[in-house]
Amino acid sequence: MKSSARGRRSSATRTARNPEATKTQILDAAEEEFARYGLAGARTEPIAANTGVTKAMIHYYFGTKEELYQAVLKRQAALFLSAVEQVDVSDLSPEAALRKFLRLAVDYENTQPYHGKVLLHEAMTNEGKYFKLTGWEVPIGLGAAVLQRGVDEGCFRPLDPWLTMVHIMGVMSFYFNAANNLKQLEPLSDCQSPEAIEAFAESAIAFVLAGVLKQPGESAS
Amino acid sequence: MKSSARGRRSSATRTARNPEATKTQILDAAEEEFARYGLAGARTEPIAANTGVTKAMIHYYFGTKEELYQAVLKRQAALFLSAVEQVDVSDLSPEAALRKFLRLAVDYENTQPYHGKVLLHEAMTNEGKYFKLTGWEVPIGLGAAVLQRGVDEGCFRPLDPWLTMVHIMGVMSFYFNAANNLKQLEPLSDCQSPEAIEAFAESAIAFVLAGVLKQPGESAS
DNA sequence: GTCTATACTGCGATAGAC
DNA sequence: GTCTATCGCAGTATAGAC
Repeated sequence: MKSSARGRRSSATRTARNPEATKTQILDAAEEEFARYGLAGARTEPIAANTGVTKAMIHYYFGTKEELYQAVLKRQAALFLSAVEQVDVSDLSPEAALRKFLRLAVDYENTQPYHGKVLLHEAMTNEGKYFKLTGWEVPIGLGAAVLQRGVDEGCFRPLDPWLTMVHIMGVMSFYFNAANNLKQLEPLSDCQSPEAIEAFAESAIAFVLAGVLKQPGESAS
Repeated sequence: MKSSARGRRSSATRTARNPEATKTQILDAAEEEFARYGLAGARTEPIAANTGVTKAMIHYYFGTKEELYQAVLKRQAALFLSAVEQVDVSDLSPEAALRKFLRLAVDYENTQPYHGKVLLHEAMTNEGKYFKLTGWEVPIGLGAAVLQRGVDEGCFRPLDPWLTMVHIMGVMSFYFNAANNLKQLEPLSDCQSPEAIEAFAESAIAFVLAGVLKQPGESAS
């Protein structure tokens, strides 16, 4: 049952006695392991093996497995929030702002494929115990504010901004989280290629925009 | 870390020497455990404890943990396909047919809360190895056919029916799968109450319909 | 059919050498 | 800072009594 994910050596060659590099490599391997198995299901052994160090090093740098998990969540939060902060949306139309956020969502799933999976495992296997560490209140709040602004300005149909944010997160994340199932359906067997992901991005963005934009003849709320 | 989910006795009182009842109870407890932890993370101990039997009984009836997992997937598939088969959509308009499917999706997540979570874990922790056992090609294919029919008849905008089915599955499942995270956001703290779920259902159905329906002035494909 | 007891391996964590 | 060795418990699975 253990697949290629376990026991494989990390691509980055280890440099002996380089604390910062070692910590980073442990966090990289841990993030991958937690993304697949969640806190409870993750094993420290493959994390150590993929890093190229022994299990003892993990405990030396991070303490218990649970503390390592929290460290992964915190590093993800810092990286993600810095990406979100770089997006200034204040002088864009609600539609343009939403487009920008949706693009960021797809790009982030692509460049940080473990981020969303760790978050989902946090909800499913860990009951959201450490959700606060992920910093996700910020982007969700920003997104909801954009939606509310669109409703107020009359370019979006009347909608609940928080629930709609949840719908949008569902659209943007499910394709990636369920990819291993989807690829076994004939028309989606190629779903992990760059071309397929770009096709998904365009389809998803069009779907979400159609879902929130007010139709021409529709009356104001 | 082990929360209330583990070690709790099943609500159904056990009846000694009733093979079918025992098998059913083991499958019930196993489904809950696999829904939370996936195949790799699930433990047979809490399954036995929640059933009220010993671990030995699990192996007596189902063999290995992995075979038990397959049995859970197969039972879910049979139940789900019988529910899907009871929906006849052939003489409904595409919009009415889609509405009917979306309602079924919400109701099914409600009455079978572990179904979708097991399926998602199958993708995330098990690489979709046993996805074929779930029978999901059928409902996804039916849904895609309805979407295609809507495009052909001109009531839905031009869209990729398979990708759009994926978007829809994302909308309908994410709320439930991420509930433990979402409930920690102030406006969604109540997200698991029946009233909140009904509000989600209406919002999600409106969102999806808006996402696929052709706008009045829009030209045909 | 169900239980107790146990074999055996996996795993988290620590001690102590280098 | 990193490794080897090991402790002790948790976990899957089986043997055998009832």
